[in-house]
Amino acid sequence: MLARMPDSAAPGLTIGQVAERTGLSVHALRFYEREGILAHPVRREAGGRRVYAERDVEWLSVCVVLRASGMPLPDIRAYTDLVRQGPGNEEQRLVLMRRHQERVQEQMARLSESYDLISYKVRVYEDRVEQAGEAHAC
Amino acid sequence: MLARMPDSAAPGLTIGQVAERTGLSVHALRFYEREGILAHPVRREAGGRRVYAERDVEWLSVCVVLRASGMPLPDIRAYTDLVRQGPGNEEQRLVLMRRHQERVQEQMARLSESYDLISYKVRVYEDRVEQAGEAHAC
DNA sequence: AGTTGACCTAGAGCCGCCTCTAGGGGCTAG
DNA sequence: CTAGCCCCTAGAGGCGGCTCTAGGTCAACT
Repeated sequence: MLARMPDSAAPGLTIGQVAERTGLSVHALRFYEREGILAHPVRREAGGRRVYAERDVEWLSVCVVLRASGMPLPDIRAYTDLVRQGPGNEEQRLVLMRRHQERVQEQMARLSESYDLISYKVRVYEDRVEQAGEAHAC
Repeated sequence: MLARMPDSAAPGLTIGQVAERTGLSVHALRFYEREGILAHPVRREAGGRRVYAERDVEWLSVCVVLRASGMPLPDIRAYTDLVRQGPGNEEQRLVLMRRHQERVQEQMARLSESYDLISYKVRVYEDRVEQAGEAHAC
């Protein structure tokens, strides 16, 4: 049991383990790889199975956060490309990240405006429901 | 010019005008109507053209906010149905709105966590870019 | 020897939400 | 009269982002 667990030094994770740790599905992981969303090529076991390293999990976790905040896959891919190219393009990475940061800010602003309206509606309905209850009581 | 403008009392808006005011496309407006996202049926001019009232614009503006905060169309439709049925189902509307309110809260929380990471990344790259600049200067 | 289970590839399919097309009507200005 | 514009319906198409299928490999338990 606990098969294919190279047991020390460089752990070497299966796609299933990575899925569990990142919250992405196995399918999504393969899909992301095809889309070029991996800073380093995945090693392969004899037999063709993917062998992930800890840093892949870290990278993918960053990607999950970027996705969760609405960064489109093409942008994540562009960022990944920059990272894969190594040091020297920090300005470009900065541009990408700043742009995303602004979008997230806007998103948060819009969301909180929406939240205000929704809260208002909730209050209105709470009042109405309460008054209906009192009417019954009389 | 300024054709088909019944000029007083009940304005009567064309689909194009509603599109402009709500920010929705003409296509989207027809689509929403088919989907039952209109509290009151739209009147039709002789010739079959839709004639919207001010309250439709108001309702659609609410829907735009709900959409912007991620409420799925089926939920908006359910809410619309409740509103169309008239008073008496405020508890149900409240349930719907509260559920959405919670989702929006979660969304905001996740977004602000993401924002922290993104801001961190931005800071890191700012530093690196700055240091690279200094290195050049030396 | 057979069964299980995690993995593989290539590609099709799906969901949500529009967006666009085809084909047509009708008003108004020039 | 015709050009331009906005409108109509029904239904196809597109996009983003996965998700699933078919058909197969391989290693491990029973």
